[in-house]
Amino acid sequence: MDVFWEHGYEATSVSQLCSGIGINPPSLYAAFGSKAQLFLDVVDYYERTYWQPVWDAFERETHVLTAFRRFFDDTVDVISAPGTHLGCLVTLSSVSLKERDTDVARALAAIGEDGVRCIQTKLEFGIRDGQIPAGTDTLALAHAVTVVVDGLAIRAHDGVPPDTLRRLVVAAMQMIPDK
Amino acid sequence: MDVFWEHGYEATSVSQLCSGIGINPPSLYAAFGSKAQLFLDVVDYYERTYWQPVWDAFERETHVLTAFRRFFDDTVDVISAPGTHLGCLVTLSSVSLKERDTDVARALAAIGEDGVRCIQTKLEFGIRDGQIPAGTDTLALAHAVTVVVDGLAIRAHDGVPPDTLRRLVVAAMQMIPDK
DNA sequence: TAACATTTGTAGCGACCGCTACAGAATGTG
DNA sequence: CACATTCTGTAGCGGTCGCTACAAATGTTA
Repeated sequence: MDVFWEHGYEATSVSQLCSGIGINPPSLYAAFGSKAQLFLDVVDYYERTYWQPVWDAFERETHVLTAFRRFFDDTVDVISAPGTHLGCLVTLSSVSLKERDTDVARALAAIGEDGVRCIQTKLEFGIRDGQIPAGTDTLALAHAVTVVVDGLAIRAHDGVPPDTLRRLVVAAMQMIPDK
Repeated sequence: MDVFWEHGYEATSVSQLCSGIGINPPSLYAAFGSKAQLFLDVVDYYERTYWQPVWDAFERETHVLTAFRRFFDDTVDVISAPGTHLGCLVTLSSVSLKERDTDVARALAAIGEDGVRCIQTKLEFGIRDGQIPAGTDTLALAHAVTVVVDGLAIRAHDGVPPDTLRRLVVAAMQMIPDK
């Protein structure tokens, strides 16, 4: 996971994975089947470990503005956590996939679409609950939020310090309308 | 330019470039020196042709909110223009450069920093001119704007239709505070 | 200790990468 | 027409990619 996390899927070579694990290519292929399958396993573990708690908290919080504020803050925590690599494994791997027609590409795209759907659901709840103005373009706003999250991950990977990212979050929060 | 624009710098091979131009590798190297140098020439032409007018209009417009609105709209125009490839050549190439210590990486990073600086300058003018609230975190907001621009380019390359991008722009405009 | 099953390391497959030596074709000049 | 110069195409350099055949090493039983 560390190796994939640092370089992204395609930029990671099997040799790097092997020296990271401390085994040789035949052992890797006996254990995981292929580079792609190992990556899918890694992504599954990564999502469950790092992002599932963030999404759970986001869905649980009924005050919509608070939910988004915590979601952005949690995002910065995940992509800038000390002791882990900077950025998001999924975003880094998906932003420039050469081959769009693979299991890996489809899995990463599905994760992105899940995010949009989850955010849009929260916004529509906010409208029904009177927290968000009716007539808000929930799909466009959901896309805008995921765009900011992707951008945060990319900037974190590029070395922008967490402090700047948190100030960026304050600006991004202005996108969420309230009543 | 078309080939680089479609696949990004690293994902474009010299063979693709050669069949795109209709020449063979030796001719390409005689004419342009290297794949990297050809790309730098291409980026220079691309920036001057497609983005310089956008930045010029942004700097010229003295009404700050209008400047940003037009800037976002122009951005969608450039990255979704029919007859060209989707997305931004620079963003697509820079988001996941493996080797950070090359002429190409430095050139692309410089373009990004120029964008942040230009946007921040406009925001600070807005503060001095009374259009933007004093105390606005201009650096963070400038970063946020470029993050949205990068995100727009990535989404456009992924096939998100211009209509959705324009609605996303409306949401993103809420980040810019006015008095 | 002897025989087996499993795991491991070596070495290399074919394909592609960025790039180039070199010879033949095309071109401009007298 | 002969010639010098430029350009072009073939073919291949060393290197890396994802992946694997195969044999040596290892661990597990009797």
